[in-house]
Amino acid sequence: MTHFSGGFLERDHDHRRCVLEALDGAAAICAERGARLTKLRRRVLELIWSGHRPLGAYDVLGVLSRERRSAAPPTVYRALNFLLEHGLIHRIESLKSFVGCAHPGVPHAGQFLICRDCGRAAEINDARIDDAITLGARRAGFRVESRTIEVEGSCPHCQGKESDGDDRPR
Amino acid sequence: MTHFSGGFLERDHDHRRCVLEALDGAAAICAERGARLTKLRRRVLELIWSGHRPLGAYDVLGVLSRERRSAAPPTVYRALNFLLEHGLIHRIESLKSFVGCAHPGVPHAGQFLICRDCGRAAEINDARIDDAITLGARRAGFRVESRTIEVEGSCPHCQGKESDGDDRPR
DNA sequence: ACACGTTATGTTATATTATAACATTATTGA
DNA sequence: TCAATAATGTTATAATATAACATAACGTGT
Repeated sequence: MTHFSGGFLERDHDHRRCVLEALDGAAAICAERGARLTKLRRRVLELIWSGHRPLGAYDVLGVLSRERRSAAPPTVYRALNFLLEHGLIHRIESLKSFVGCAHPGVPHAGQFLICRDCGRAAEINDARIDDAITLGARRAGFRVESRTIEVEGSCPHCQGKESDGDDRPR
Repeated sequence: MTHFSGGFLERDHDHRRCVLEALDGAAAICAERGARLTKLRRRVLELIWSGHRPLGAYDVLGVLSRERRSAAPPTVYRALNFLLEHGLIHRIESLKSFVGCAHPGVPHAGQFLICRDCGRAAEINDARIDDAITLGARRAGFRVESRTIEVEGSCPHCQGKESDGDDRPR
């Protein structure tokens, strides 16, 4: 379990800890399942966790290709697919990018708050949202199998700064 | 207003009526706003409405290019962007595709139920879902600007058929 | 340690989705 | 009708993602 429960962390939180916990957690989950968290997959997971900001596959590739000259798109997509299958990362559809899972090992639909100013994403897990969706779907006679919930707006840190000039890395 | 309120329509509903109402509604909205629903845009909207199934840009292009030899990707994307800007269609992120808006003219976030068996999508508009999200976001100090809600599962028509062999067009 | 089957990675090519940039045509409104 | 604006045509390319097959690494039973 990570040391936070949901929502946006402070800008100055100890991020190394996030990364280490994510990597250790992933290792534990993979060990338990007999899945192989290879160096490559571990490194990709680490890159995804380099910030709380969703990263595109080609962003990952950009970094990776400086480290191993064999890196190519399939290298990255295969690692990402492995991580997705094991619930270690989520894909943010609306950004075509990937972010570390805050609650790996526990089956769940990710619910994401994505800041338009700073690009950071927070995973929340609000049972009331799931319930409302399940009920809404049931009203239409629909049986839910998976959910995509991605909310854009502005995070607590970016509100009040009245976004002149943003915070995003380029 | 369309003649249905949300959810999956019967397979044998009068679909021409859906299309005609969508086109007429779009014309009315554009007229009101001084926006130009050109023949091309109207045709693209009609194609999107050809089913209650989200259609990819290149699906639209495939049909369009048999009708006008000048059709190219920008032709389609420009029309789609116009239709999106005016709230006449929605983009389904998880499918990279586009579907007619069931409630054009009324600002709203689309909430979609997407059937994995038959590929049809239904737009619902459940205030409880919006409320749950707004509340969940507020708990994290997040100000919501837009929502992406896409639920996959099986629609009433496909349940009970125990999907051996599916229903999708290829 | 060895051989074997399996899984992961390397490598090349290509598919799919989307936009940039500039030319031409159509429409609007003075 | 002229000029300004908006829409479409056209060519090229960017960005995201997968197919297909070759090689290497790993894990297991002996």
